[in-house]
Amino acid sequence: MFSKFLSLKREKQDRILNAAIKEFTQKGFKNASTDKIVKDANISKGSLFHYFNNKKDLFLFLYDYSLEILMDEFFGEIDLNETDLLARFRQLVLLKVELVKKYPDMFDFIKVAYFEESEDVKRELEHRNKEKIAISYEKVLEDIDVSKFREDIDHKRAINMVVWTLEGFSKQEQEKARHVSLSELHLEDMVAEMDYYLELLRKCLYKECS
Amino acid sequence: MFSKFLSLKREKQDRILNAAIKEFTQKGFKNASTDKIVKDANISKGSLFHYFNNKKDLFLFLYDYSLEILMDEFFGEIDLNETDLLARFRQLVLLKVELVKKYPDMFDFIKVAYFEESEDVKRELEHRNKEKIAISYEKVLEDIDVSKFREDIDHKRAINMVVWTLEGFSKQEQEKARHVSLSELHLEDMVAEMDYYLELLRKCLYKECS
Amino acid sequence: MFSKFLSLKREKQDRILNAAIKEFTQKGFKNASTDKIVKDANISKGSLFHYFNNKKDLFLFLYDYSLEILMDEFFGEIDLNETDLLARFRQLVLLKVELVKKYPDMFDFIKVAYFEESEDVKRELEHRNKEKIAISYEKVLEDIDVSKFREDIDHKRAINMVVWTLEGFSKQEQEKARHVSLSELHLEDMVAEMDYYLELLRKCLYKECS
Amino acid sequence: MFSKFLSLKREKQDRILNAAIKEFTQKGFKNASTDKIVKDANISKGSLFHYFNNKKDLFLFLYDYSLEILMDEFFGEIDLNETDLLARFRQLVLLKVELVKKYPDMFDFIKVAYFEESEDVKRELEHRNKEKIAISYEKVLEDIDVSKFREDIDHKRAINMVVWTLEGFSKQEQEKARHVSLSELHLEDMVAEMDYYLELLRKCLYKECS
DNA sequence: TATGAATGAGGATTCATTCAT
DNA sequence: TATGAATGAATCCTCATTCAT
Repeated sequence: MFSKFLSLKREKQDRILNAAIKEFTQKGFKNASTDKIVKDANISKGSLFHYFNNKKDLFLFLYDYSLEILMDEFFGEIDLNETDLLARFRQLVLLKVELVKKYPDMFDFIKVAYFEESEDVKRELEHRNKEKIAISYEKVLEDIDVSKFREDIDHKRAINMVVWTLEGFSKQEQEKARHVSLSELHLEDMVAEMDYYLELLRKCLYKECS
Repeated sequence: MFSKFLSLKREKQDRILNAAIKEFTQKGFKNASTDKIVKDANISKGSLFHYFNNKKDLFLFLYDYSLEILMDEFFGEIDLNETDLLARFRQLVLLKVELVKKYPDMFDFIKVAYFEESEDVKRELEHRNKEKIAISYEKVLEDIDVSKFREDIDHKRAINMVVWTLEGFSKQEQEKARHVSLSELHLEDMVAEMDYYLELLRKCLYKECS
Repeated sequence: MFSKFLSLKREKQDRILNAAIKEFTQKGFKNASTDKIVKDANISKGSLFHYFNNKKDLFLFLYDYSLEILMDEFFGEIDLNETDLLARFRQLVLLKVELVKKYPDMFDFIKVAYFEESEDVKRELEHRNKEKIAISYEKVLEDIDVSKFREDIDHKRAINMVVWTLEGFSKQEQEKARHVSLSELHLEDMVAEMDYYLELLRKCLYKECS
Repeated sequence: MFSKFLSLKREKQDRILNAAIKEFTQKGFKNASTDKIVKDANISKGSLFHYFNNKKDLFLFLYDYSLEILMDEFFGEIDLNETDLLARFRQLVLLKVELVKKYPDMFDFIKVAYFEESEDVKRELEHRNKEKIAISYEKVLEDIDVSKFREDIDHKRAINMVVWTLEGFSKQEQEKARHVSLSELHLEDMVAEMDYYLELLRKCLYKECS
């Protein structure tokens, strides 16, 4: 499966991946044109189908491929020795920022794929998502030191509040960054702002010892 | 613009709206079939294009129309006399639940439309969203009594935390409700759970007077 | 089903039928080009698929349509009052000659369709064939006066011999006629030759009363 | 011509022949996949075209090759010392049964090829058929003792009647055998039935001396 | 105004054949 | 001589849009 594609020269693989990811991201599954992809990748129509059988398989390959890269680089880098919830989440957000900078197209593609409505791919994606996401969430919350939380609140719900707050914050920052080139981005400001929220959460949810 | 459609009998208008919203929601913009719409609405192909010029205009009309209804019923019902942030947000969530029950298709449609990736429609939607959302947010936060917040935290960010927490909670509940029929839904449980989060937020963000 | 096609003007229907039958007969199912058909019929690509959904349905429609016409004109004309086997078969052969002259393309098409090897259509055709042929064979042999046969031979096998002899004769004549225009055909000669075979069969299989 | 193929090791030749005959028989000329053939034969795509130039030439080579083998084994085995027409035809039918058992694929292939409608191949096949068949028919009827026939009937036509009856009988038996494995076949029954027809023909066409 | 048949550019996919290695 | 990746013309089919009635 896909061995034909994987045995191509790296440079050609990249040309194809980039062209396909770009097209799918811009147009969605159904709307994306294989004609456009082969033209951009500078390969023949036949080759694309030689490598990937059909449009759907190409799409799903890109999804798996992207998710694997992103997850490897994400979860591979988590420092599990850090048992403080907020400190670990700080890590995660910074890690994510790095990844967005490194693979901007892939991130967009995964997002678009996630909301894909084409019946052809929808079902298959759901399967894949569930598995991957379940595994990853477990790891993120592994070995957290819950003794730091205030005793009058439920740990699970407190963690949810942290997750949702940081998700909201991330989305807000992404929205801000949307039409700004990478070079113009003031990361320090973003980090400072995030730290404010983390401090706020600490004040709210942790014992007042410190 | 659309005057031809608007001068139809109400019953016919509804038939068309329902058919189109259903189809777009199920299949997305590109994938939706105008054939299916006219068949469901029991009108001729020619009529659809007579009323709306083309598929894109139909889609955008539906978007504006749905958003207007939902917003009217949403923002029209907010009790601005309630100045307690958390109490007001409790209202809003319950209001939203009512709306989802009343217009399930419209809600889904707006959600799907929001993530629509077809280039034809994408750009236009972004414009509309910005405007509408900006207006609405202002109103939701109008006349909030910020004196209730702890003095050592920033109001704006505290409000964000409330918003994001409730958003996260809503999404979680929607996901749970996804494959459950309305009749099987245990609303009381959901409200009780929400109240737990509201209480948690109160503990965290409000002065400890009470 | 096919109502769209059947409500076209007769002249247009014929243009399409002729073009399609010609193409399928010359090239077989898989090899036949819908492009060629629409060009010959002078209609648009879309129309063909509007009328018939897809190539396979078009093919099967043509098959059913042709078989129905041919069978109607064939079995509708059989004189069941003629109870002499050989006399009735004489009728049938002459009837078939008339039909071949009247609908040369249809006859060829049915023959080609019968030997079609494309998996897509093969199965469906077998079904249809079995039914139609079973019904027709019964009718051809209805009310035959078997008392005319010699008493020392089995009726069923005698009838088979008649059928096979006339089939062989027909094929031989068709082969002869293959590259000859209709106008050059000497039908009288053919009929005379057939009568020789019928006389031969009479001598062989009937009681020698006469 | 084809010298490249013929100079391969026998085992490889057979692998290719079997794979190609199987594929053409199952799918017909146009439908057959050269990919399937090379995979089954375990050779490379390039080799196939190196040996046979193109698909058409491969098909025609297979046709000539198969016909030659079948004819050799068929006409080589005829006992020309048997001058009784019916006895000789009895031989032929039994010979054919043996051949069908020995080369089932080849027989099917020749039959399918005979009804091939692909224009590419049709014309060429017709040429070949005419020649081969003409030669063979002459040999089958060589040195037949026509003095055994009744004097009031024409020999040629009588012979035709025999040929057509046995052809019809063969087809009937083949149809019966279609979905039955060779091991389940009751050859004795078939031979007994054939003998009935031969006896019938003898009664009809021979002088009544015996 | 309403109809729905007709259009044809555009889409995914196939596959015999070529050619650099 | 042998390989199998690469090609691209050709194929079937879709569907928003038009237009004669």
